[in-house]
Amino acid sequence: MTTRLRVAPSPTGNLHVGTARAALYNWLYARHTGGVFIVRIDDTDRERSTPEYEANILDSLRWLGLDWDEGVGVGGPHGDYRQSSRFDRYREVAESLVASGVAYYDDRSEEELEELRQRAQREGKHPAYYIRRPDTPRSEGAIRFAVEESVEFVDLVRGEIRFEADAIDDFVILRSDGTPTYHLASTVDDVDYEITHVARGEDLLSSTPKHILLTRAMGAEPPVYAHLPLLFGADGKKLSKRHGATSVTEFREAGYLPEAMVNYLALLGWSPGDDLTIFDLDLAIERFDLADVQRNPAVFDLDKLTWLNGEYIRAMAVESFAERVRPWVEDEVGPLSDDEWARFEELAPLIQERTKLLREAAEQARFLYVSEITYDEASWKKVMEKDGVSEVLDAALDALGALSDWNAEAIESALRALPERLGLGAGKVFQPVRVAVTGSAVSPPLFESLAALGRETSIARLEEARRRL
RNA sequence: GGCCCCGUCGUCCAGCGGUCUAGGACGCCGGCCUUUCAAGCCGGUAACGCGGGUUCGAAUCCCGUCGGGGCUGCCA
Repeated sequence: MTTRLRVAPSPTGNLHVGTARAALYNWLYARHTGGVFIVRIDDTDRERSTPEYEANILDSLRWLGLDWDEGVGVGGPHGDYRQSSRFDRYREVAESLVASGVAYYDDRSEEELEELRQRAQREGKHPAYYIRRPDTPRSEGAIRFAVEESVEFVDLVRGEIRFEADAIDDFVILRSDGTPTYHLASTVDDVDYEITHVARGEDLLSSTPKHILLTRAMGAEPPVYAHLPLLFGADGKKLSKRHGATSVTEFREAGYLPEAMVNYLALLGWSPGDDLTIFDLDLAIERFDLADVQRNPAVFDLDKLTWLNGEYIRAMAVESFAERVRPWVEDEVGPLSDDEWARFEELAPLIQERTKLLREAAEQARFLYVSEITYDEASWKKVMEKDGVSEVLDAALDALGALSDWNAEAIESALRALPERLGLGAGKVFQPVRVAVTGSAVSPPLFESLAALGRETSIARLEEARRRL
């Protein structure tokens, strides 16, 4: 039997990294087992779902390198794979469950239900204890599923799990306005699409008995469930907006690479063994198994992701690095001509070495293109507001002005002669030149930077800095 | 409150009864390199929550306890 797995995001926000990891694990397992990976959109919440979010989700999945065999955008035997176009089907299932007696109409008010919940709680019982089939049958309202049996199942990552019937509420499957709830829509789809494995966040573990009961009521065999550990923020709580970036898009815009992202996500709850930290998707596909997923929650560690990103950046061929960084640079300083871009390419290997995020590379290259240099305040204060700086700049101006060739080697030998001549340490000479030319005490290597910048601009900046002292 | 899940360095992962004086990675600290910042190299710091069992032997199995988390909606 071929495996069929899916990811079913709700288009009520951009793709969350937690959902991205769940998608990755489903995808890895599908690819590992030679099965089918499906992307479905769970948009039963008509209020909060938007086409923009849906587009962002699909786009982010593609960016991460997760392709799908069936689903939204690529088609397949089940329509457009959006729940919003299957409401008739869900209603039909709900009504047939009422007809067969396993579900019932319930027109009780919110207040009545709340009272029943509180009563149960006062008595130390499960909140759903008293929310059961009313004595006199109703013929309108929401449709609830009548829970009458305990549920036991084997979770692929957690092992045997059991829920007593008393601890499962008679849950609503069809709202009084005729729209399906998540439980219904998701379960009907999993049955109709013949999903064999459901790997999802642990937050859905307590809903699983409902899904199993529903599946059986439809006369189908439940899929294998695998509940993945949640992703936490540094405070040990479920990862959310207040922890900073949580959407794939935010990481993308900050300059993270999809390869690094996916590598890091894979590591959050799983490991390929052999103490391997850096690996590609092919290796992950080869070794991945849902049964090997970690049970305890993982804290999302931005430092480690950033380090990994740096590893990927440094591992790239310098040409690919330059190519991928160009949009960031142009975003920072505007469109560049080929000649202007050549200046970046000259420095590219040196910038690549000290870049962890593509965005940082753009910042390092900024001095090459701005017409008016801005000085980093702290750098200026630390380096330029010292005695003897004007003499240093004068000497540098002299030495550089006399150069016939303008290249890194010539610049280096001209400037290297200065510390001794001025009786100063190397740092005392090179740092003022650096700040004058790049605007910051932190920059790519000095001689190469001057070479790439060009004679005219370099000299002009030294003069400008000299005037400002 | 009820139900469910989880518990190895600060963090992620390895460990599936003996080879564990617990291994790798990030971070952190120190050193080397060095015109800055990185990178690189070398070294260091640091964990089996606790208590009982089972066993010749437990990080690994069982029970309890404590701690953390999730769910508890006509959201998903």
